[in-house]
Amino acid sequence: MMHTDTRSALLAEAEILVRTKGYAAFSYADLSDRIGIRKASIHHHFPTKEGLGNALIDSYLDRFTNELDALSAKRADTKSKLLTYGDFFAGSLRDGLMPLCGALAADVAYLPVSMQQRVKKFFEIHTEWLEATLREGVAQDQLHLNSSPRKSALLLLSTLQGASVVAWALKDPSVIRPAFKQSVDSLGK
Amino acid sequence: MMHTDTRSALLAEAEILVRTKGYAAFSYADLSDRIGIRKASIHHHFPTKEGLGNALIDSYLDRFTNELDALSAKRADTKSKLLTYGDFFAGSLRDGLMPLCGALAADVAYLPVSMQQRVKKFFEIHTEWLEATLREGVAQDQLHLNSSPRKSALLLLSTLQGASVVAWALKDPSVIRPAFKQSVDSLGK
DNA sequence: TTGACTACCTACCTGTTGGTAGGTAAGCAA
DNA sequence: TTGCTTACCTACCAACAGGTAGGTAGTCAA
Repeated sequence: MMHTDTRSALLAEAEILVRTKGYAAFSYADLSDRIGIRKASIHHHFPTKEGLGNALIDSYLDRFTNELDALSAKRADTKSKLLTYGDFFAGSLRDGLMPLCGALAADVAYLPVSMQQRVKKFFEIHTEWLEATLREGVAQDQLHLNSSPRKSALLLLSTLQGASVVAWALKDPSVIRPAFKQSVDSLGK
Repeated sequence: MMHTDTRSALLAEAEILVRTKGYAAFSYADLSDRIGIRKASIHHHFPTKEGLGNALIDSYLDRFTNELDALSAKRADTKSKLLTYGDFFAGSLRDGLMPLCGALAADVAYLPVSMQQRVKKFFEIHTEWLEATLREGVAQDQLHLNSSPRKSALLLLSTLQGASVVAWALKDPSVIRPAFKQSVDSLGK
């Protein structure tokens, strides 16, 4: 049953392509080259590009939420949880990859609606995790916020997303960590 | 001499397309539809798409640096200068437009090298303006920084760029202002 | 042993891409 | 009047996009 193997290889490779070249700029032909399977055979696994795109986001979302859950479960103080969260971004950028939904967000007007919704959901999940983590930190008196947890969460997400874009354009991943650290430190207390 | 008219109409329309759909996802055919000129005639003004893309960035950069210069010249305190700077982004997003180089940065791996260099330069110009403005604020004792001017500048740019991406994906431009304000307030003092 | 199913293939389709060849009509300078 | 330039046009082109039709070889359950 090679099904799963090939399918996940396609997903993995497509993810890399989207995260480096963008969704609009990657094609079934690119995938075909890299996986060593004919273009038409890709349609056997993913009948449409939209379907592939959605499967891509779903799998990414799945992995990411798992990591977030694991991180939440850890017994660590809030700030170090946040910094670990930030390292997800810094790390992938150091590997030469944009965060998936950052890469997609730029082309969002070009994306099919089903994909737009997933991108939106992605950002909502992140905001909610950050907000919950911040609330917890406040409740445990590890943190004092200058602003609402919601606004602070959006600030952190924005900084991280933006630092990724800037780092990407400057081809200098080292931008991310200090920017995010400063942002975390600035939340209050 | 209609030359200038059509040419700048093309530039303006192309800019809108790039800032909404992305560089990879817009075509000469799109432009042809919107300007009411045949596809081939666009090649008369801009022989290649790369040339058009570069002219686009150059004109945007030109306008932006003019606005930055004007803003620098104003007699206003540093923080309000920074907030005005932030409103450039918030404003264009409210008009339904991504910041140009944010839109381009995502597809940067797909862009021709000449365009990549311009995107990079764009970010450098912004960082330099922010850094200079921050230094001035410190020198005039209007501001006290927790971090180096350079790092603080990168933080501000990142926040703004990222807030634009998040706002774009969530289709909610109101994200930007509070995030940036909080970021400015957090710089120190 | 048959028949359904999976994973791939070759061959092909239509629409679109950026780009070219070559022509036309108008303006303008000598 | 001639000749050059500008701004557009029609009519193409090859390459590539996503997608389809139909076939083959292997696996597996009844």
